[in-house]
Amino acid sequence: MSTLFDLPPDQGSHADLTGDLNPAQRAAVEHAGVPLLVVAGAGSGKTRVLTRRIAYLLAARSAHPGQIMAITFTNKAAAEMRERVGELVGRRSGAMWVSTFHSMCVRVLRREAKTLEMSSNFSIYDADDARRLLTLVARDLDLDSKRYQPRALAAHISNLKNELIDSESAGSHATNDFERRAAEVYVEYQRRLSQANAMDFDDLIMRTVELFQVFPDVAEYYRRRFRHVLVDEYQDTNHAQYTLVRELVGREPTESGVEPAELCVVGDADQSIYAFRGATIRNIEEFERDFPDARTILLEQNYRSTQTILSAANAVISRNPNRRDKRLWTSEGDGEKVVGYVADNEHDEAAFVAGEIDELVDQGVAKYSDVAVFYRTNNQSRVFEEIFIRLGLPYRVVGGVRFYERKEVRDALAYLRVLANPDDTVSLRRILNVPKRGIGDRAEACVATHAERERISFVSALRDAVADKVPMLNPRSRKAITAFVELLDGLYELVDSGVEVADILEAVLDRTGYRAELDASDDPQDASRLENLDELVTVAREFTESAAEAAALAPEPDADEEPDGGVPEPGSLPAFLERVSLVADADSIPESDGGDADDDEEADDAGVVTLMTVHTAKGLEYPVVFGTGWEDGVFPHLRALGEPKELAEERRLAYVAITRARERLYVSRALVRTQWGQPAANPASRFLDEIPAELIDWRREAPSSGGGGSPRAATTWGGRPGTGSDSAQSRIASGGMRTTGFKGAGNDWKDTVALKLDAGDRVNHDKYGLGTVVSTDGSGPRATATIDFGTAGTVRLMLIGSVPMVKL
DNA sequence: CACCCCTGTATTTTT
DNA sequence: TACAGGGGTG
Repeated sequence: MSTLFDLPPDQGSHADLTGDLNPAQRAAVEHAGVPLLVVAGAGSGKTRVLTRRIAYLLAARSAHPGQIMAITFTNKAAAEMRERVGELVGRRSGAMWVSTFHSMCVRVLRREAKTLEMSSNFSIYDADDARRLLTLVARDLDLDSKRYQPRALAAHISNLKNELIDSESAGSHATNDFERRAAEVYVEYQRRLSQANAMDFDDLIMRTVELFQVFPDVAEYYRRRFRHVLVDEYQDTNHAQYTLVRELVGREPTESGVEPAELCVVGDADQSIYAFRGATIRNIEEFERDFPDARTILLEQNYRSTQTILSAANAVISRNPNRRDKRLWTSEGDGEKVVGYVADNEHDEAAFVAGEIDELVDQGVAKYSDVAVFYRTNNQSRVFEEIFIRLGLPYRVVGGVRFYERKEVRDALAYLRVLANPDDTVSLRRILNVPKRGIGDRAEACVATHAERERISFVSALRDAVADKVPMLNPRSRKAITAFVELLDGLYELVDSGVEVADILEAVLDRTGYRAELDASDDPQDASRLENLDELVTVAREFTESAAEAAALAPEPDADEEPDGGVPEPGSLPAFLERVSLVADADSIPESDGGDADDDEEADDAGVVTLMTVHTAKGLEYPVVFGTGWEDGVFPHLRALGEPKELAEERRLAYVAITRARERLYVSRALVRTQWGQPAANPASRFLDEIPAELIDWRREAPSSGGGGSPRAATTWGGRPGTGSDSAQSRIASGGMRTTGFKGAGNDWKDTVALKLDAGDRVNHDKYGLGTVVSTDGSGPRATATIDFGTAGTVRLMLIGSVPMVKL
């Protein structure tokens, strides 16, 4: 396939790049010069504009790929952009920097580590590591762990860093007792980070800003190099990221005459849903003030949804105060009405959703992969999982406890991090006694005190312990520590011998006894932990392989591309660690668009239904969307009800939820919902009332208020006469699910058969107990078994993912 | 030092 | 309901 870039650059128009765009899109692609803000409503072709713009810069404006920096928030977005630009311009896209804010900063910081007088192999601490370190610090400062919870301290310090307030000046910004003590914690926290040769996520941004501000020549180097800076999801930038962009681009020519780079930011204030993480909508709202000569282009034409869906979205979002008006429209027609449903409780709601999906698939209206179910908080996924399992609907939950946040995965990675950076004290202390090897709190404290007193690193203190130079340490602990140090030394030798990452990992799991311990356990959760570790080994294996492949077919390094000093060797242990620290596993979201080439297997019921929070859904789209739990106190969340600002953010969240839908949108709520064990009656979400009544077709409404009071117990499937068997099935399902306790329904369904069963097999299920397999059906991801659990009933279960059941 | 039981607590979470 | 962290005991 020939790429558009092969077109002769100066033959008049570049119609291939702009011909199929609407006028606003084309203007955004062709704009040159002053800073550009593209206000891109949901589904308005934002990624298209960005990628075309990059291709256009190369083709029509003779930019060099090496001059382009495109910044996103997620690796997934970065990968997608790189791929789509690659389709347009070919291999030359390799010379561009297309990355997330964080990995871009890591790349810069590793290159410039010397300037900042630090080592380029620094560890990257995520939220969990940061909290661990804060726990240690707070304990050392004798702070009351109730009043000064690591969580709260972490949040506060993170906010300070997002505002570019460093530890020295934090004290003067403190307005109350908590903040004053937190400022002290901050100082010590930074000291310990630097001692551990580590940075947290916020440091990556802040230190890069600092680098640019303190060393103008460094800033100038990057400005000279990157003449075009593009930022995606600009509404989600925080103050530090905004400043970073500004420093990168520059406001006026440098002394040696480097002009500011050309800036293009794309975003949608209405989709700003990360204020709680420090994102400030101000950045997009005030863009024209920050860059006075800026131009703004609005993209309002939507290519995703029906007009009905857009009208619902417009109606809801327009209730937000102080908002720049923007109305999405489509030329594609009204489509179906929004379907509403008022359920008696969350089980009924889930039954409705499941029944509806079943029917849509039966009728050939949609396939499973066309459908997404959204909820406000992760714990709401459970009722859906329960009923989907019972009905045999294939599904997958995205989010929740993510792969790299699982304890066993983090333990394993902590070993690798210690191997890559022995000063990484947080990781070292994490694994010190994992698996249990007789080094308890007492011994750890002795070593820590010794390290502190002698001003040496924790590893050195451990070695002192081996040499019996640590006071107060009992011989038993000393012996345990000696064994541990020897274990580490063995692993260091392995690393030095240049063995590949996966093999190091295997050695860690074997030599520490970690795997053996899990193997020996009969806890079913430990079995899934083992699987996760195997998965991690596979990830490492593939990492090395793909690095080798990339090296094999790498193009000649660009002439004006300097080698990246300090950047880890591809495929190496540090490179692997960098990858896993800066990657979330959002890539696991299944493709939903039926238009793609490799989709022609079973047409009707292919794929799986996707379940996720609304936050996770941002940026995705599905033909059929179920928005669930639309109740005041749930969505909008209870904690937002009294706060206008938070309520506005919840409304944006509702807007995001609605605009994910292409053809069909369902909204539902439950009259009563069990939260934290207690049933609570919640009123309808105010957002439901904000959708114009004529757009909604209510399948079932609330019992007329006034008398009555208590909600009816029986579910009446209003408006759907003649589908009695369907509702009966659903009623059984919801009725039988009252007692919960289903555990281990993992979040990462792998489409593998976890259990091979045949009729007659005996099984033990976590919830239903002992049973006999009556029959089996289907294969692969859709394998199910009908099992007689005696008094617990006969149930059809899916066999994919982590089935909470063992074969006897 | 390890284990067990108790209690308190409970959004969303791109990196 | 579920989990993590604290405190007590073996």
